[in-house]
Amino acid sequence: MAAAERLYAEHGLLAVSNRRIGEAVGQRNVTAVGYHFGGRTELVRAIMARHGEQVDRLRGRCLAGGPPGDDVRGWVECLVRPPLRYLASLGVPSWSARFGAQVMTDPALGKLVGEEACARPHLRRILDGLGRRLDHLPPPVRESRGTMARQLVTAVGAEQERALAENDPRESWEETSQGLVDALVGLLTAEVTEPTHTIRTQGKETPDREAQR
Amino acid sequence: MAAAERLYAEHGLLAVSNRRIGEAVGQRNVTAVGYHFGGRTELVRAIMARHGEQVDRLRGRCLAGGPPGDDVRGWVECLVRPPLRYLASLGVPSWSARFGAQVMTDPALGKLVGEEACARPHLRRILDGLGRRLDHLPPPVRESRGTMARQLVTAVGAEQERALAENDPRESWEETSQGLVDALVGLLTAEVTEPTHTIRTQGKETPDREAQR
DNA sequence: CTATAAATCAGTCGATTGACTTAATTGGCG
DNA sequence: CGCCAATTAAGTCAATCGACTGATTTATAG
Repeated sequence: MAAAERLYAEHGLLAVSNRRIGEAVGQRNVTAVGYHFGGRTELVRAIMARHGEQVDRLRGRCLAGGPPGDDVRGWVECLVRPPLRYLASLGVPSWSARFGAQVMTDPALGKLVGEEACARPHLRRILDGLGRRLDHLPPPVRESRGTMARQLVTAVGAEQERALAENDPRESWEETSQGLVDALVGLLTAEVTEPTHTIRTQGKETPDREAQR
Repeated sequence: MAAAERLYAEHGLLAVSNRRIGEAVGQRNVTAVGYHFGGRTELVRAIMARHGEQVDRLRGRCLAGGPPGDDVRGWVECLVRPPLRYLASLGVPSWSARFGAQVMTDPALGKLVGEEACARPHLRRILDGLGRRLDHLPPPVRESRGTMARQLVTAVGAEQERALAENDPRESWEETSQGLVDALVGLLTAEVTEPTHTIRTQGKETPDREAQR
């Protein structure tokens, strides 16, 4: 699973066959993936399930010391810190985040894995608690911002992982977490513009009536 | 190119071969992709380049009526509305956004396409203008939030496209744009927490010293 | 109408892939 | 020690892949 994850992250899901994974772990035989997992799909699911389990365990610890208070930030921290801390614990280089980002965007794998990931108990508690702090938002806006937050956590994690792997002297994981929490708090608590005002776009000209080449 | 994009979006870059693309457009022969583009990489680049050009044209129109004022929202609208309006103009169903999201996460294609996309002149102007409205932010934070914004635009576009294609009665493109602008304004203008305060995490317990199973 | 270029068709080639079968090896347990 | 199940090795198989070739059709310009 580690070898598969690494190859996937390095060369893309597209370019890695089951055989190369078997060869990468030193087995002359090529049936390894098929034998142990059944196929590519099940392998990907197994990898993601393992990570999901570990991260949810960290979420549990994050909630254990009493749930966050009434403010949004506390809940956002419970949402952001466990996965990023998990990634940090993997050392450098790691490949999980970049692998996960690829899986998310694949139409087949994304649906499969996404549902399992959202079923994690502690994650549900956090999303639930966070949602209650945001019940002043219209439901579609709340839902939309929720998916934005999920996307950002994985995207930022993948980007930071890539930066570290390429020895880019960027931020630390701690700084990344901090920055992401700040950004998500801003995103989630942003004011909602009523959908009727299409005219009030500052000093610009008519905002409509132009598209399709 | 349209057929390739559709197949990629539906089944994933992983599952679509050059042959299937040739067959999908009714050609008995399978050399179409190879003949016209050279290979998969060049095909992807061609598709993305076409979209990038169209979107940048819309950006140009968005900037033509005089650049936005001093506020962040005007610049964010210039960043968000052109790509989403372009997607809206493609009708339902469309596949560009989901295809683009996949390309972005692939290690090889993402680097290739990302650089070309960032080189669009009008996009550079917008990012430049937006950056000037945010010069109170520490450079790493500004840069980080910039990539978050880019990620969100494509992710939200892909999600909306998917919802429409599956006939999910969600929002309209206009509402999506509005919501994304609101969220991005909140994200970009969020307060920055100084990186030293690791203790002040509301009512939670010690925020460190737990990870790695 | 024709010359030229572009595009499509038809078929082949070697390489690769995943699925499969069968034998050898390993390690745990009584 | 010997048995047994799990794993690995070794090799086969049909299917598919991308690249290549050459003939034919189509589009375009003069």
